[in-house]
Amino acid sequence: MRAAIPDPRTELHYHSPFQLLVAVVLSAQSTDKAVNLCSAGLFAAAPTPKAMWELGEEGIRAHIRSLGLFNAKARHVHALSGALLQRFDGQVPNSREALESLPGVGRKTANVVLNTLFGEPTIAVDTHIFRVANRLGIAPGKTPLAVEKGLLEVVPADVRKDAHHLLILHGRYTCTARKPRCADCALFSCCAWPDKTLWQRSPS
DNA sequence: ATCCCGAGGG
DNA sequence: CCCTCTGGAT
Repeated sequence: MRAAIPDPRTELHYHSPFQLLVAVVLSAQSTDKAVNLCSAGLFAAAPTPKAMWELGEEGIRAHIRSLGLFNAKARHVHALSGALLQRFDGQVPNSREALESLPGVGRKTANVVLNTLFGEPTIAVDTHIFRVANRLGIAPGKTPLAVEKGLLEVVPADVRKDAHHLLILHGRYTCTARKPRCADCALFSCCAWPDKTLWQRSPS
């Protein structure tokens, strides 16, 4: 068993493009840690699209019960594996249109795959980036798509790949949803968030 | 607009 | 207890 591919652009564990795609689908409204916990067993049982399809929706569900939305995710991952076999020769497609045609894959997931797997300078706007971009004021928007367009204008293409994951890490560990650690924030002085001073002091 | 939906944190 | 976690389909 190989170790997980070290990748500064995601904290999800995977050993192939297919496994990354599945891991990202599983990560909806769930923490990476929770996904890695159950994906280990899932990928051991079904490392390829063919094996995943044969494992079946029920078999997949058994591995991911600890995740939220596990019912819909099991259905998506199973149908997704079938679609890869039937329409893409078992390979993960490298175009946005093809990716978004897959069950359980929307714009956000497609952006993550395009960036992480194929090196495209996309920015996937998830819950973290949506919050951080609005608070900082660098790309305010009422929808994820609006924020994405704003970020594409503001962030130069050559640093976008890194910016994507750095923004997520900032949102996860510093600019958290409920109790932001503004006192420890390196971006405090350039942050436009009106409420930023409310939590200047860390709880010790 | 609403549903799906478990685990961890505060 | 309530909120949040790298959303997508209906």
